[in-house]
Amino acid sequence: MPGFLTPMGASLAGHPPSGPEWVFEVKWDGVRGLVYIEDKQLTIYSRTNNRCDRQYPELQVLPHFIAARNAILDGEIVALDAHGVSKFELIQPRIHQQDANSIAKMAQKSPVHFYVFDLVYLDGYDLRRVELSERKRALKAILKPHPLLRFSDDFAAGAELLEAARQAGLEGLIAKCKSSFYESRRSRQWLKIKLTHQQEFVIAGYLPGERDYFGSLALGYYEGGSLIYAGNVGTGFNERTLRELWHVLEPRRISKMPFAKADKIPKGTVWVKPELVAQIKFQNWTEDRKLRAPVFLGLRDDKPAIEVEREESPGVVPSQLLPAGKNEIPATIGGHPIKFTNLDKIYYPEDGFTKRDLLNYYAGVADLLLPYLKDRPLSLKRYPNGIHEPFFFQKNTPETYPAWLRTEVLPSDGRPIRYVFAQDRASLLYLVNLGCIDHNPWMSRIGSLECPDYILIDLDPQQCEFDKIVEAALLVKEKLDAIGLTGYPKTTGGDGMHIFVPIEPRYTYAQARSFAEVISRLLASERPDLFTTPRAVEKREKNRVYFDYLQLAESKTISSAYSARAYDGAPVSTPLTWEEVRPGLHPSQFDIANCPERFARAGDLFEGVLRKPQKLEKAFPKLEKLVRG
DNA sequence: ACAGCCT
DNA sequence: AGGCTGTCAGGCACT
DNA sequence: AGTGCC
Repeated sequence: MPGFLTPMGASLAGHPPSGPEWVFEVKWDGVRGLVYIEDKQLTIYSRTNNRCDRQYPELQVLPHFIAARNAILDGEIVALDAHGVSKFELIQPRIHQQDANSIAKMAQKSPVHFYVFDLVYLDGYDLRRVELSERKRALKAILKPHPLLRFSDDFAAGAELLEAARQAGLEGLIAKCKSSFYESRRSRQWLKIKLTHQQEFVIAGYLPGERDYFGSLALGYYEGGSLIYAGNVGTGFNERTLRELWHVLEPRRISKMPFAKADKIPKGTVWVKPELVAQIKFQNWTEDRKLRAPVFLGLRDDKPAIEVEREESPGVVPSQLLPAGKNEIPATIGGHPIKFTNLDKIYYPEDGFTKRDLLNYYAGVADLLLPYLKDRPLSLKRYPNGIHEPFFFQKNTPETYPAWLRTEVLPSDGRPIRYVFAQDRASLLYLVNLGCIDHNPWMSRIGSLECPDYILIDLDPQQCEFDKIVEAALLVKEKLDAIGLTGYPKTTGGDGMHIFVPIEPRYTYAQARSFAEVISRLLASERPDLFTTPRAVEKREKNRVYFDYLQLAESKTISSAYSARAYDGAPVSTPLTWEEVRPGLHPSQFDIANCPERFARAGDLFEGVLRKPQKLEKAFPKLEKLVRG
């Protein structure tokens, strides 16, 4: 029986997929649970492998209603409201409850249910490489009736189930590919389609009501410096939160309305200084840009009010530059005419993403990506027929390309090369339309082409798990910390990770490279079990991390941050916080479908790469000292 | 996407 | 005229 | 000089 197991995850999708290979389930709003049964003994692990069966003693009966000696079941632990709808708010107080008395009382008064949807292991058989439809069949066969144990039914009609879920006030759907294997990662074989959304809003006032304290809160968000009214939230409070909110609202009373316009705001609203931020769950936005069915979840003190804006979640509120329908769309971007062609061509056959999807991705992230391409010569890597068909490199720009593209002629070993640049949105989208899936800029900019503006630390796995890359990256961070430098980590979108150490463009490529080389040799000598350095692939030891410092040279390139990659799953090279660099991180968690939402939330985590160049004069002696021991 | 060569 | 084909990088460590 | 790798 496999030991620790990471549960399979679903990727976000905007609408249910169609086709006979998909089945649909209700998305239960509770906590994920992997139920292990060994000789009638039950243990439950959470998504992050924390044991949590102590929280739910009422589930101890489950082994008696599952006809198996040894099994691992996957499902969701839920608390149901009066209508039988699972509500996260109802189970939340139980998740971290430590007090045995409270646990027992809640187990008695409002028992949780286990909605089981998958069977990973059964009596000697590892079912992870068995297709989903077979696993479900086996699961159904071993379940015996019990009120707390429920099979999560599957349905064939996605659109209909989604509508029914909407009517019932459910959170959303999960779509699963019938033939999918059970993988311990987020996959596009499983998709989640959400009906409810969450974001922060500024509290700008309250409306007195029948009950004590207040009836509802007036919510807003900033747009271009103005506070825009988003509707009122009147539910989600209890006696305590009403009272506590009242005490923080009262001292903030003001007489002047903080909203820019008075449109459709209820009369009698009492204004408060727009300083408090509330987390709100809601079903969707109405046509006139108000919240439908908002629910108050809590106050947030980690976000300044002025930063609260309306979040457009891609796929859910599709803001599509190139809508579906026509295979070819003439457009004007930034005053330049571009004919977008072959939009329905499949670029990612395993995932169904088309050239249109890729263009829409880049249109959405252009503002984030462009600073990392600006003023840098590009090596075009063109995939005219998608990721599984041949690609070719192109450095020289044909004379026939539009004159508004910036180009520069640079000397080269052979004849001079006229490099192209992506200086703006139009240039970027023009290049994507040529079949450039990833974008590969130089590490130096016009004006100082011989001096890189960051040291690239490139960690590549030699047939090892991503957790080793994570371990290696954290060791790199340790060394950087020790010599007083800041590094910025990102996934490559492939198997490895990049760490960028921004520097002033005063050091030659050779100097920057030797800096990376010294770090690599230092780490390799300290952890020969983790790193391998030989250039020749066949000499690199397996199950190691290859620290590649050779890619740091003039005219060499790597895929930029925010670049999509030409691999199955349509992954994106994604900047990370160091807190995210920990076991369980996997590059497949970030793809062209879910990244725009992440970027809207996380902002530009690579900002410091351009904004905070560092000097090496002090760091180099420190590094030499470390090497000498 | 385009040029140049082929039929 | 129309269709097919070739082209669209390059440096460097290592052998 | 040839080749594999990025």
